[in-house]
Amino acid sequence: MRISNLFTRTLREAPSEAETPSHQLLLRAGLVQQLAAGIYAYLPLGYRALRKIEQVIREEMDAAGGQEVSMPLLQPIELWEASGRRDSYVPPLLVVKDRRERELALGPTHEEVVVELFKKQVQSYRELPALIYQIQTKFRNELRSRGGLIRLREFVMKDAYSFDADWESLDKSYDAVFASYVKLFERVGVAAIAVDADSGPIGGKDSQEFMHLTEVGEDDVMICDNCGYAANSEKADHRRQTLPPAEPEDVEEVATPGAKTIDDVATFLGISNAQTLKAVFYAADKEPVFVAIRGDLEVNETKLRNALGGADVRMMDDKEVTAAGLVAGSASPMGVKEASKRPVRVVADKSATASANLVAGANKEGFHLRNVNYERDWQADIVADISLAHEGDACARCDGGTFKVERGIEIGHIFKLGTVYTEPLGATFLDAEGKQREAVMGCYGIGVDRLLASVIEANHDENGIIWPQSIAPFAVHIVTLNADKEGVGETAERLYTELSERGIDVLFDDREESPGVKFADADLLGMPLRITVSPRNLKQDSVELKRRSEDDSTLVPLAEAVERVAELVQ
RNA sequence: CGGGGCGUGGCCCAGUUGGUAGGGCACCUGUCUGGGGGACAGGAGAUCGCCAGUUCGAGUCUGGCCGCCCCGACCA
Repeated sequence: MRISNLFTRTLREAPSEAETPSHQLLLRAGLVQQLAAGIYAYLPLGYRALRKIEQVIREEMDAAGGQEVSMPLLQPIELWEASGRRDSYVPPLLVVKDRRERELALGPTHEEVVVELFKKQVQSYRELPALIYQIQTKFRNELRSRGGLIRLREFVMKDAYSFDADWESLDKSYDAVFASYVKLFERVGVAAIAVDADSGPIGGKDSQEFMHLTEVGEDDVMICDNCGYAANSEKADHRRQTLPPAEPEDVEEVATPGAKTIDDVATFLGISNAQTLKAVFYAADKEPVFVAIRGDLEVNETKLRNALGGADVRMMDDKEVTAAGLVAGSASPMGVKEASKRPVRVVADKSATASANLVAGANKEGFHLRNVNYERDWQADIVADISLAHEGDACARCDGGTFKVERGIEIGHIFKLGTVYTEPLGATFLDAEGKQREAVMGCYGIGVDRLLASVIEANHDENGIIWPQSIAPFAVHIVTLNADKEGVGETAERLYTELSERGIDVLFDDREESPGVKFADADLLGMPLRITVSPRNLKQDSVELKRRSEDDSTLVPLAEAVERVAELVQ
């Protein structure tokens, strides 16, 4: 490709909307162009890189036994009704109507559709396991797009689905995809770690995310400094500070005038936050839920949602609390069911049930209760781990480790779904005993645009992108200086032709620009190997080779140039 | 959706107490230059996000709307 023909222009300054390095470089190098929030067009160079990443993904998925298919973007809404996700999917589905007013969802994911394929194509355990995948556009009605390609409303996803006869077999399929992910992220030049994750609206049992750690990421990852356990902060299993065991003492009411917050109460009574019981009111699918957690901890809404069986969870505002007959700031799990005007469920964090003699609200303004104890004084409908992990918390998976927090971009996410889709959608096979059984499913996603952004986050310097060889839009960038002098232009043309004929992707800067402009663009565009053809070099019958990733360049004799370049880029 | 910020040639920005829009980069033509965004000369390109309103007069003031970015709740 000749730069003089390239349908792209580079920018000296990044557009003001771009803040993260990858976003700025994507725009400055002319890889993409924004059309609307979270919606981008790929320009020639960006699209080449994207396709190369896809190719690496294909190779690794194929190596793991995957078979590529292509499923429709338009999905009959009935499928979503059948799986029960039509209204519960977050973010809400983008739905279009055809001319007969029939509703079709723009696919945000393909569990429903792939199960339909399975139902027709597979009938026997002999045909299992099966791993199929596709790479194609997804649509999500995201609440907010972000960071250039990091979160999009229309994006390219590699989504894979496995079907197995039983859970043991699923574990193997899952591990195979896991291993292929490790390899492919390495091949495209992105360091990734696997972390325990919540399965979210996809559902299922085990789930892990692949995170590329970078400060521009949007997830908090907890990493234990001792045992290496890593988890998304919404999932992280932390050890709570334990209070010294104590014999329950008698409940005693104390006046706490003006004390509204946990800090107020603890300070007023001269105790630590950990000796108090915090009450938080949530609406779960519009039903009131009283959440009890120890005062030094915070509620993790993801864990809470899971404890409540996937309900839509949000905090109640003061008006709603009052309307329900509850007292914000002095709420107590003792007698809350009686005090409330509506039936209220009580959810307790393990911290609240394991600690003795806590200070809780008295369900009336200005008063609290001392020595409140679980079981004796109050009971919960659900007891679970619903507390949020923080930096510095003790790791629950080992002794003595503490969490540090890193930001990460979620570039992949894998799930052991089990039968959460095959059951409602009736995807069964016949086992060796001739019995109908539901297939055990796994699903595996990679955000391809997001991976491209991560590649750039991980491989750039102040001058521009430094493409890994594996996915560079072009392997070689030829720069001519003084193309009209001493055979420079002719030599460069010849190199361009010969390298291209060898199947090497060559970007040829044949413009009449000054050396500074050409070198700056070569650095910005970031192809792995630069060849400089100039009168100075030709005087020595040589051309200059420079790797983008290194500072030094070398002169190689013209006669050997093609051969040397071919060696370097293979 | 809540909070914050910003919309002026393709990109980055300036525009005073309201008086009819300017610079840099990029672009076109020419000359020179030629190893890190070079110089000179001459050009083209804007209904100042949109719609109302105030005013003799609005980029500037008022109201409404739209768009984009950032933080948060969600996700590949």
